[in-house]
Amino acid sequence: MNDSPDVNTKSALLAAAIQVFADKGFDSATVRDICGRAKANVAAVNYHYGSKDGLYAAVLAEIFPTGEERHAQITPDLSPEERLREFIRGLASDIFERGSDTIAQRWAIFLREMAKPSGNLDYIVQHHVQPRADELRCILSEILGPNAPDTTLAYCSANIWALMLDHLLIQPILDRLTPDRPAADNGLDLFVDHVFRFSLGGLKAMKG
Amino acid sequence: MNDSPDVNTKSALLAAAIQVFADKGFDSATVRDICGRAKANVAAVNYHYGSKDGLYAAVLAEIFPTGEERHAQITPDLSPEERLREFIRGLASDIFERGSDTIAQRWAIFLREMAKPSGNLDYIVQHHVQPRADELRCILSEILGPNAPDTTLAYCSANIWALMLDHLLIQPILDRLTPDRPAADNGLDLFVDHVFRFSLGGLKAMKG
DNA sequence: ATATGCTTGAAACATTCGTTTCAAGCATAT
DNA sequence: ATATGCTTGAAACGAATGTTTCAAGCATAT
Repeated sequence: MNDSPDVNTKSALLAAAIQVFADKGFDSATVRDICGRAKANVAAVNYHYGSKDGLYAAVLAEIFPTGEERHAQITPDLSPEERLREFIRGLASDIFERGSDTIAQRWAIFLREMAKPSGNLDYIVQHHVQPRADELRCILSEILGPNAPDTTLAYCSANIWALMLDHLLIQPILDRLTPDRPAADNGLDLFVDHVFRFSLGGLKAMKG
Repeated sequence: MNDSPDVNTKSALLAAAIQVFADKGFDSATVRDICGRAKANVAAVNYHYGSKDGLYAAVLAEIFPTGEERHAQITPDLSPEERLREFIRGLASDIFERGSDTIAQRWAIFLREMAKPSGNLDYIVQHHVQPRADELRCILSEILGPNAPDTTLAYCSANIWALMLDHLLIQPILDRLTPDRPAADNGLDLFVDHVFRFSLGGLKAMKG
């Protein structure tokens, strides 16, 4: 098994696929475009990944790795409010981090998958959303107290997700409504502070 | 000019296009599928609407009519809090109303357009989002008081939109996370109450 | 009744898609 | 050196796409 040429085209194919799928979406992405960027032959996709669907599955496996159980990051000795803040900060920096393109592309693909679910959404939810949702639910449960009904807990959990995700979703709308708004990725701390305060206010309103 | 057959196929084409575009998205929708549902010939699309893009533009013009200036519905003599509640209720019933399929399909197309903006997103935002956003901003300005910075106002406005829209966006995710959650369209009042309380709590937290 | 203009229908158009084929290339093992 | 197995490249495949063509149909106006 030769390493450099073989693995190179295969991984180049994967990297190009991440770009194109994030940019165009699955339907609009073409294998010829992907192979072109990877400087590979058109047949390479089917050879290395079986099909376009197989390549997409490989992309999802790459950007949503199975072992992504990072929800032990938050130190448990903090107050639930501070843990909520850490949760929000972690999610926000993950979404708006400009360091790696892969992260932005991950959320772009995630967004596309939400707007037009394919059979792979289950996989993404299971490995990418579920752990964080459980963690958030745990935090909210402590903040809201043991007497909070499940309905409230579910709604509030969805709400806080919404505050983060929508900022990703409605970005193109905000660009059209208020082009001069403060960029979320520049003043990330500002954004985190706001979401934290707003969320906490909302939660307390549900409590009392 | 004959009315019944001519206009019938043209409007049948439009109705079928709304269905297919909402269901499959623009790229995945095919003119043959649309014409099939409209019981029309394949050439009918290009004859009546010039092209597939022209048909899509006609669909947008149909479900996002220009004269949609409905933001005078809310009675101005209410308190800003009550107007916020009315705003949330109006938006919620608009999103989750089960009466007309067209409304649900409108939001489906809107969602697709947000996830993968085409050149028509400007049009939608201008005629569908802008008036409501202005109205919400006006309400929030009263609630937050005159001293609230524009940043806070913009953030809070986006937040409340988020609470509503995300419930539309993450529906397929919620189906996978908590399949037994209360359906928002059944207990719509419940949902409205929650969002209103949560929002008001968040707003007050931004004030103090 | 005849002619005109708009609409439809069947067929084919050219293009693009994902996929397949197969020979050539190349590294490694014998 | 020879053979084997994996990988690449060019070409073509069949299917599906949006679009066009053109003759036939049909209503209305003269």
